Amino acid sequence: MSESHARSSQSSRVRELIKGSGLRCTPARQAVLGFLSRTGRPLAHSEIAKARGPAKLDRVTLYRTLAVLEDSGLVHRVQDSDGSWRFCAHVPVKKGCPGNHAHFQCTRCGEMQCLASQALPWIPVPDGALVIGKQFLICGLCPSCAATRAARKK
Amino acid sequence: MSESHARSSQSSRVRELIKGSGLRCTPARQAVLGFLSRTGRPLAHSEIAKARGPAKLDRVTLYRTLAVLEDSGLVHRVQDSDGSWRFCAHVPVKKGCPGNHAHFQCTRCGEMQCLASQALPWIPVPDGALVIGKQFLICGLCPSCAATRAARKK
DNA sequence: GGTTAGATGCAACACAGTTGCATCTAGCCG
DNA sequence: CGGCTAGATGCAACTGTGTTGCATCTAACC
Repeated sequence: MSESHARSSQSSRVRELIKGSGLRCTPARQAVLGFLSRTGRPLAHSEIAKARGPAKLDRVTLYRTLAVLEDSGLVHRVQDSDGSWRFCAHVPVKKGCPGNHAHFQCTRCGEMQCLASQALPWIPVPDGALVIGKQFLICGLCPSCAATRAARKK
Repeated sequence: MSESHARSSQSSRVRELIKGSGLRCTPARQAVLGFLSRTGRPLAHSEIAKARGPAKLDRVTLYRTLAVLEDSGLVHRVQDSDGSWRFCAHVPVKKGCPGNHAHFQCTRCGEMQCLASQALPWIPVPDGALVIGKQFLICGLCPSCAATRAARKK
């Protein structure tokens, strides 16, 4: 199976997902969902915008596209350690990021990944309170940045 | 013991804490640390600014004051559900917020509180990664907002 | 092809947070 | 007590994220 075939069959899957959610299948949505599912880790708005390269999407359109994909459950949103949002293609598109696990972000290179091996723990909340969502973010140095730092120290 | 006596003894404690951390004891620092420790829950920059009322502090000064207090360990910083920061007076000043517990934020009234009854769990990170910090935020309706909503539904 | 609800692009805005620089002052020393 | 100075404050201007309003375009339907 050639690369291009793999890519094109994936594109058609992306198209189906979008249509299956009752959304109009526009180039912007295909490109964004396709890119997110190919990458498989939570990406910042700016990373997605940059990655699009020459075929630029309007800033606002990208925000709105991500919001629509999130509303339809095709993508979910996690918080960055600096307060901005990152987006990750949801289960149907790509394994990982089922939405109930912690995320790890490297404070040096800024890259983020899912820690999907363990579900979020249960934490007692005040009596009468109603839990809607949880975010667990772990910050630190990723293996490659930690290795670089250790090597520099020697 | 009168209110004013309690308040003034607390002020002197705040002064001691600031000086004890090797910081210059300025009106801005006393006011901010005093307010945070009196309130006892994580407050947003805007809430602190608003609360200062007529004796306004410059926006930038408040940011810098909070940064200095955080550097000295007198205050710690937690993330809001909308991505902005909240600040909470640290252990020496007030019980609560020792910094290794989850926080609960009401999506309706925006108020945030510490869930100090349980420490943050251990989550496995990738081999070679180095953990520096963790944030666990639970969003939902606080007891009073949940009660209001339930009453409205009836 | 023609129609139209919904998607896109553009301009302008709101807000959090930061930086540079001029001015002021807490804490020290004489 | 009064003067000195590193460090604190205030102001202006800026960056980046995210939002809103409106005019234009187009995917999906007939």
